[in-house]
Amino acid sequence: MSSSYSGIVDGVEHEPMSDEALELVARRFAVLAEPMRLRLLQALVLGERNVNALVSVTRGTQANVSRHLQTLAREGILLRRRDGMQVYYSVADPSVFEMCRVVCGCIRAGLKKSSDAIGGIDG
Amino acid sequence: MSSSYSGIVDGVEHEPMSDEALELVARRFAVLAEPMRLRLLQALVLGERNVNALVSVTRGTQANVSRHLQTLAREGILLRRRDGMQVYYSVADPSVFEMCRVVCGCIRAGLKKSSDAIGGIDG
DNA sequence: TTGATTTATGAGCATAGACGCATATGGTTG
DNA sequence: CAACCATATGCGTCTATGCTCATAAATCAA
Repeated sequence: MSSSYSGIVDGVEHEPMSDEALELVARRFAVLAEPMRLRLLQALVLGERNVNALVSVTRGTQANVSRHLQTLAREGILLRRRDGMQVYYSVADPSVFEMCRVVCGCIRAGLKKSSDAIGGIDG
Repeated sequence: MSSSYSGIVDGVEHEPMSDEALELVARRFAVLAEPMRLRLLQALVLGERNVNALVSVTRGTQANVSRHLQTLAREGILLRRRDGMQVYYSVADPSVFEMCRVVCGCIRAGLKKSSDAIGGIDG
């Protein structure tokens, strides 16, 4: 059982994670802690999209969308591919979806009263 | 395959999540996006602890630790139990550890160069 | 080259939140 | 009651960051 768990779970059973490791983990969580970035990830589930397409889908300004895409790419969550004038972004690490899945389940389990707000997730 | 996925993954295949849902998810990520709160969760893996014990373990000030515990409890991640003068906190939702596990794997997979910093996670 | 199109970025503003200090609140003991 | 201990919180400060506006940079077309 102990070998099937890793990260904080296993880490604390043996020794606490280093400060640098904790900051890396916190940083990764922080990247996903923005609705606009989650919206962008949503739009990229089906495949790569260029910036303009993402601007349209997310109803954001071009500047803001571009910045968030930079952030996601810098943190290794998105890949950037240039094709002519367009720049296409795609999800580099599908595990972000795994994380969203866990969070959604977590929220629905814990907050029955908010089930309406997230009912559209898989209902 | 589509029914085995939920949340953003499935949500975007059918229809995008609502703004309120996205904010809930982002909020949940934000709670985990603080090193001190991760440290507290680390300390709570083995079971409930009172505030003073958590202050000692995390090397933080009493005020700051108390505040972070409030945040974690308010967001439904921790439970609060009063016993005389002490207040004991415990993890209400073990899925936070699942999330940390995913993130740690995600980081190690994507950042070989930083493997030293998080090598202590399960190594 | 000039102009059009797509994306990136610098500057400034506004807000959120993390922290420390001091103090309040809740609970126990004498 | 007073004294004391454990925890919570009001307040001020500081930093981080999200957003907009304007503009720069990159690319293609004519």
